[in-house]
Amino acid sequence: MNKPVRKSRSGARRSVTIKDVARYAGVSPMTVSRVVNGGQYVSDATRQTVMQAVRQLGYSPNLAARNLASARGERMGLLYGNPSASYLSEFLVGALDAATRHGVQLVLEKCEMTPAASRRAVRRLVAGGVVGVVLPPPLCESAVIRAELQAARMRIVAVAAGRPPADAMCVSIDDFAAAREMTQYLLALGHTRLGFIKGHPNQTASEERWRGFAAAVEEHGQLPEPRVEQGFFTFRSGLDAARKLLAVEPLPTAIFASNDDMAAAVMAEAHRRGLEVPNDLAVVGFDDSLIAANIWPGLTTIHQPIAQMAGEAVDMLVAAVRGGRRGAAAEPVHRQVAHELITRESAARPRSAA
Amino acid sequence: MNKPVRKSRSGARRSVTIKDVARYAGVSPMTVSRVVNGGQYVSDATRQTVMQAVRQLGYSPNLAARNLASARGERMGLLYGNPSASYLSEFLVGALDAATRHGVQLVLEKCEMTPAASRRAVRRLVAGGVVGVVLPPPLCESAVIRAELQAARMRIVAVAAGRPPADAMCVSIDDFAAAREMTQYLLALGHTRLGFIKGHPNQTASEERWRGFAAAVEEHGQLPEPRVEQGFFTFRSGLDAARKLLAVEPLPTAIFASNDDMAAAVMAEAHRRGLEVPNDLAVVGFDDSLIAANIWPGLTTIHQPIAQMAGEAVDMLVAAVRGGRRGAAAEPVHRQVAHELITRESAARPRSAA
DNA sequence: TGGGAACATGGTAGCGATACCAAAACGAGG
DNA sequence: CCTCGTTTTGGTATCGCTACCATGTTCCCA
Repeated sequence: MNKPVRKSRSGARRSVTIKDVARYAGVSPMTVSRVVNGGQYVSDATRQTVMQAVRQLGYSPNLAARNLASARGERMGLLYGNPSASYLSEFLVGALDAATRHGVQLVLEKCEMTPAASRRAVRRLVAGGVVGVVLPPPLCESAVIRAELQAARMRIVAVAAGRPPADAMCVSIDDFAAAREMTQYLLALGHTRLGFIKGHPNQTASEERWRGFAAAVEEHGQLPEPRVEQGFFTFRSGLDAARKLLAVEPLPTAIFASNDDMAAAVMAEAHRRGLEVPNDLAVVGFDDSLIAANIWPGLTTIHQPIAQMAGEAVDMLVAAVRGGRRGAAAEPVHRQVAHELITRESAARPRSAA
Repeated sequence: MNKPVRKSRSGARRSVTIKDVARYAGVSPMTVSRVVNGGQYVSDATRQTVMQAVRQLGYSPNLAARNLASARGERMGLLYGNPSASYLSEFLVGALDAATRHGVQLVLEKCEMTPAASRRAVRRLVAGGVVGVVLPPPLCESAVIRAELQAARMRIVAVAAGRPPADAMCVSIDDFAAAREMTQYLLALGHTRLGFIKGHPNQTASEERWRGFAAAVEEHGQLPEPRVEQGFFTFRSGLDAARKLLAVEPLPTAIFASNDDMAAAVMAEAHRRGLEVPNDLAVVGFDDSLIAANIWPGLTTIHQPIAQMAGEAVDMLVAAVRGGRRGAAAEPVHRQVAHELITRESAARPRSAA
């Protein structure tokens, strides 16, 4: 009367389970579980042993089983409107990567910025069992959406909001410092007649960038008043702003647009008027979006580590959700990551200084 | 000695399970499972009853439990190189959406096109428990990668390969027909001196597009020989090709670039030479990538429903994996989706015809 | 030094679904 | 009428993991 041979249900090679790790490490599955989930009440020695075993065996927990057992619907939402567009790609890569790392599912939801649409989107998210949401720009600026999500008791991480909202976690770059740095770069090149195109007034990042620009100008002193136009982060609005900036003599020798799309528009308009970039006009942008490297001349701009930011946002969400279940709160509410000034060909010394 | 009250593990409201449905319909859970999964061997009467119960109770199967029980390690991989870049964004959205719909996890993996890199990427995928892979361009063209994946017994869906590879499933548009249509559009506008910029010679889509162009020219007849330059799908290569095309009189009145990035380069070069688009030179592209709408004038191009294609790819993968387990094969190996010609401002009647 | 807290670990019982097998119901052919 | 094959249904054993509780340990303080 022998027990039937353990028949693995599918012919496939079974993957390594928590039991394998436990056996290998000489502890119980429970202990392994605790180590893997960062639980407390595990001695350092045991933790080391188990982690070693995990690495040795290449163990990765089975998501399905984990979700089933813990009944945590650990799904994270990503609510996107239409961010600067090329943004989304990198953002998704970063977010998905982090999600995979943590073994949580990422649920995408598109959402217009009207109250009705956001209500609907949030409802869909809730129905999908989502417990936390990443909010890329420009959605992260909408107090309505944040309130809606809060009402559904979701954790929220806003990404790249210029100023961190009080009611959500946030990961961003220092827009102020970055814009200041870029402006200083232009000034160092010898430009004096500057033009600036503001971003969408609804987004706090716009204001931060503007403040950064103004601060640099102020610090430098002895400059003619810069000329400023309002933009809305779209190519079209950049074109309009550029037309105004380039309609009045004396022309600026450098224009700082609050994002790359608008900067590209400035370049297009400059070309149309027979101005040569960068010699007749320096143009710089912000974001280092795809378009920046794909136009000629390449756009000098500020690089945001978008994928990294998205990843960190998911990290924060997971930490908050998991931490929140057990007592361990202590979540950092706001994380700032480093930006980088990318110099390409669109900015050079002004002719007058050459 | 009463049994302790059934304590639902989390305070959350439990959702309706297969048991609830079974009880409600007066059958066993097994039967419900069979009905829900479209199994055979269920009488019509029972099926009706169960479906009614399902609808009545608003039952939706728990994905985690299902995955666990059926031991389908249902993770799908998405192996990406650097596709035309803005491609990725939409692609990811479509793929993720489908993945969520099917309750499978999507694992991203980046991969250069060298044999060593692809080997490493495939190994990581296998380690991650991936059983099927979506291959967006340009990776889908690499026989090396496909072989590597095949060796790991993965299901593969190539997306947007010009010609479907024999060794993988495939979803794409009809590049030939699309290019032909675009060319016919230019001819109908009255253009006669045409220029064409080929795509990367490694990609079968390039050849299909070229063939479509040539076919339309041939069909029209009575045209001066079109001028053709080799490109590589990059902005830079487009710039080089444009320079050559615009260096020799008589200039073409219309240039068809095999993708948008190259078309954008043509426009940049045209502007540099003081040619006005579209009046002096019509420019059209292919892909409808983000750049197409974000340059001025907007680019007339061929729209590919990228998100849809990515979604269908995941659908096919899931079907193949699930179908493969039970006997039901009958997988369609190649699916073709509709493209669309998007007219913007970059193409108009030639001056000579005005 | 005993009692109680905090720490460390293991055992057991499911989570909700499906795979697999057994059993019942049914019809057809000998 | 009985046997055999097919259709229809139900029972049982997991799937891999974690919640919950029980059992030790350790160590601090009254």
